[in-house]
Amino acid sequence: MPSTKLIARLQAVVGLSDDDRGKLANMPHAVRQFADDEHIFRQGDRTSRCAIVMSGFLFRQKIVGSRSQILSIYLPGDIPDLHTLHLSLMDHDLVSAGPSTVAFVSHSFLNSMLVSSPTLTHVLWRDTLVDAAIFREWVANVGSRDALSRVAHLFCELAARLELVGLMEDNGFIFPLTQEHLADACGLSKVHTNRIVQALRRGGLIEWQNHHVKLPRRKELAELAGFMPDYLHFSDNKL
Amino acid sequence: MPSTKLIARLQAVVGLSDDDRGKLANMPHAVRQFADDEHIFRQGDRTSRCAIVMSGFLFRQKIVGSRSQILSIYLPGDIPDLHTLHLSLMDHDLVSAGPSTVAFVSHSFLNSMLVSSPTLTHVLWRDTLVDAAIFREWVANVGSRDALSRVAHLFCELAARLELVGLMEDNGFIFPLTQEHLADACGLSKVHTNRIVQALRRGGLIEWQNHHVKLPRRKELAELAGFMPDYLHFSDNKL
DNA sequence: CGCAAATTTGAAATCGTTCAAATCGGGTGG
DNA sequence: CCACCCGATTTGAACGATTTCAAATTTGCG
Repeated sequence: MPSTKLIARLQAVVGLSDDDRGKLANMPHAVRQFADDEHIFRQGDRTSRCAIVMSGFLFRQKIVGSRSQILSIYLPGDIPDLHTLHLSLMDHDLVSAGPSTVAFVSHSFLNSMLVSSPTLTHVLWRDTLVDAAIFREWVANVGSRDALSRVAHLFCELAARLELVGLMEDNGFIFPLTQEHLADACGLSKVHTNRIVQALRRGGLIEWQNHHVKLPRRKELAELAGFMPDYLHFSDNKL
Repeated sequence: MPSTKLIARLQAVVGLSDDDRGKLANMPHAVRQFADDEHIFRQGDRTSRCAIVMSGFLFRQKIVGSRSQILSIYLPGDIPDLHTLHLSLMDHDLVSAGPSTVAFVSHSFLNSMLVSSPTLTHVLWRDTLVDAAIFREWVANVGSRDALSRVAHLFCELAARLELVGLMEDNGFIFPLTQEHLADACGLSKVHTNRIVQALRRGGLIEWQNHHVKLPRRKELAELAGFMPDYLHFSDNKL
C-alpha cells in the first residue's frame, strides 16, 4: 500500500468514507527507491505521474544565482508534486534528502479517480492548498524572523507534521537533512546556521545527532519561534 | 461583469469554451468598494464567498512579531481567496492597497458551477496552483536574493502579471503601494528599501512617482533581478 | 494653507556572511 | 579491527549588508 501514511494524514484531517479510502488504497502504482541527493525531477521537466512519499524526506529547491533555496520539505504521506496534475512544467527541482522510497501514480488514473469522486477532488485540492499555506508561512519565516526563531520555526513545523503521520516518538524523530540543508531552507549561511543550532542545543531546546532530532521542550521552542500551527489547517474541515 | 479581467487572464493562459466563458460572465455577485488599508478579511475569519479583484491592488499579510509581512499581491482579475472554497479558516489578512473594487461570489454558487464543469474545476484549481508557484518564488526571492535584485524581482513579476490583464501601457502601470508596502513584501526595512529604490532610479531602471511606475529597461531589470517568468505558468497549458 | 503621511538623509549599531582552516564522525577497504 | 578518507560540523576573525534610531524634508489631501 503506497498510501498508508497518506490515508492516515487525510483521515486525521478531513475524514474519508470507506469507499474513498478503498480507492486510495488500491491505486495502481510503481515503487522506486532514491538515494541521498538523487533528483526525482528537475526544473524544466514535465511528468505524467505523481509521487507519494513512502519513507524518507524529499525537498523542493530552486537555484538562484549561486545559492540553492529549499522551498519546502516533504514527509511520508505527502504528495510533493500533486500540482503536476494541472501544471505540467516543473519550475523547481524535487530531491531526496537521504534515501527515500516513493510510489508513483499516473495522472490518468488520478484524474479518473477524481472525476468519480467529488470528495476526493475536494480532499486533494485541499491538500495542494495546505501546501500553499505552508509556502506562505515560509515567506513570513524567511522574510520576517531572525535566524534563531527561523530555525526553531522549521523544527516546530516538521514536528507537527510528523506527529500527524505517526513519525514522532517521545518528541523525537529521524531527520535526514544536514545543517547545510537547514541553511538552504532558512535562507542562511551554513556557518551561521551551525552557530544557531549550537545556541539551540545550549538552551536545551534541541538535541540533534546521528540523523535523529529531539525537541525536549516543544512549548518553549514554539514560543521562541512564534509558531502558530493554524496555517497547517489540521482542524479546519469544510466537509 | 465582475469577471472581465478574470476571463481575459484565464483565456490568455488556458483557453475557455464559449459555454465556460458564459458561466463565468454570469456569476451572481455583489460588488463592494474598499478604501486604502481597509481589510477584506482578517486572520481567524471564516467566509462563505470568494473575492474577485475588479480594480486596484489587494495584498495578503501576516503579522509576525512587530513586523508585518506581505505574502502576495493581487491584481485585477485575481481571486485572492479562492482557497477558501476548501479551507475555511483564514490564516492571514487580506487588505486593500489604495482604493479597490471587489466582486463577491458565493461558495455555494462556485461549487455548483464546478460540479457541472470539469474544465472550470481544472482552470480554477490550476489558478490556486499558480498562486502557490508564486509563493515559492517569493520564498526564493526573500530567502536568496540581495535587497537590490529582490526589489527588482518584485517589479518584474508585477509587470508581467499586469501585462496579462492589459494594465501595462508603455512599460508603465498604476502602482498603489507605498515604499513601506514594498519593504514589507521584500522582508526589508523601509529605510533600506528607500535606498534601493533610489539606486534603481539612479540606474534608470525604474521611474516611480504619483502611484505610477515605469520600467523603461525591462530587460536589464529582469537580468538584475534574475527574473525567470516560467513560475507564472503563462504558457503551460495542460488541456 | 496646513496637517499627516510618505519619503529621504545621516550615523551608529547589529546581524549575518565570507573565507580559511581545524576537527569530528561514519563508512570503507585492507 | 584499524587506518584512512571524505563529507559534515565547528571555530575564528574580518568584513559587509541591512537595521535601527532620530531627524529633516517632501508630498498629497482636505
